[in-house]
Amino acid sequence: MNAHDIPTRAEDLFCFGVYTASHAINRAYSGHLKRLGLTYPQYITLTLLWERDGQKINELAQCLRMETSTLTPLVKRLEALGHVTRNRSDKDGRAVVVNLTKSGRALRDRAPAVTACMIQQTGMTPAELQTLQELLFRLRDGLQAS
Amino acid sequence: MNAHDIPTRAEDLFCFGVYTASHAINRAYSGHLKRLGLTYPQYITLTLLWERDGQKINELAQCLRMETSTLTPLVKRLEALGHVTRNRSDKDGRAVVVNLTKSGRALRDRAPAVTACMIQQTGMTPAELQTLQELLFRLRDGLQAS
DNA sequence: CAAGATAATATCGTGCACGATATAAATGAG
DNA sequence: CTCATTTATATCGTGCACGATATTATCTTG
Repeated sequence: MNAHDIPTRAEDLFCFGVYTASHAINRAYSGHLKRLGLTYPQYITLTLLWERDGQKINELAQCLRMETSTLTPLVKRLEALGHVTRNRSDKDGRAVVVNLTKSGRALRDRAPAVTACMIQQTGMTPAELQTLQELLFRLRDGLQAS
Repeated sequence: MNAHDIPTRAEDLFCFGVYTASHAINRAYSGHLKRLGLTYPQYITLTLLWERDGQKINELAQCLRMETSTLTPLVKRLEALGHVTRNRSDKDGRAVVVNLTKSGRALRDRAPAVTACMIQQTGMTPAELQTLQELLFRLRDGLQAS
């Protein structure tokens, strides 16, 4: 990489786009999720469980690229809200398995409306969002690999 | 938007890509910034000041899509580190102007190496990163507008 | 089988991020 | 000019996020 290819302006750093976009997303989602009594990270965690119930803390954390020390208290709050249960695995006494409760499953029905509203607010086409997602995954996985 | 266009899998939600990528970016940057004694949000804030010194708390917060209640303590920590000064504006006694110190300006010289390393770690081309940035800005600005 | 190594979660301290509220300065309506 | 309103920071409480460390369970090597 040549020196003149290295961006110096904040606007040109890819981290700046992700950083500011994540704030905007968090704000937009929070508006919808307040009605459900959920925070944005809690909501994302629930989407993983809707897709596959009974995941371990470790599995959820890896999927979210998050430390378990962050997820443990978050899941405890979801438990306090009555949306999940936490139980030690029978097979491995170290692992904690997270399961949805009836209340946690019920929230799933309210998700599509939120998603549709968010997509509409972006003003972007599904194809563009798809491209964005692919680029983000490549960025993420590239950084993680090195 | 038709019902079948609404993604339900976590992997398909654009928020998921931004959320997980932001964790990966934060982790990758922190590795480089530890040497400089900076956190990732502190570093991003400094890049704005390197570009234009003497901005108000409000200006920085808007640029970062962040609340001033987040930025106030962050800038105070940068002040405690000796990288910036905080002074009430002469023209407007409510506003606080943030200026770089010699030490804060000196850090700028070490930024290009960090940026180059991060870009290289992504494994992506400058053109791809440019596309990603444009999509992120459109997403962000679309959400903010609505 | 026993002791050390590894692995999964939990705890703790610091910093980021937000909304609600407070404080103080500037603005505006009369 | 005065008082209400608006604006710019600051403060506070809650939750997210990380790294360092602790705890407990499993695995491994001898």
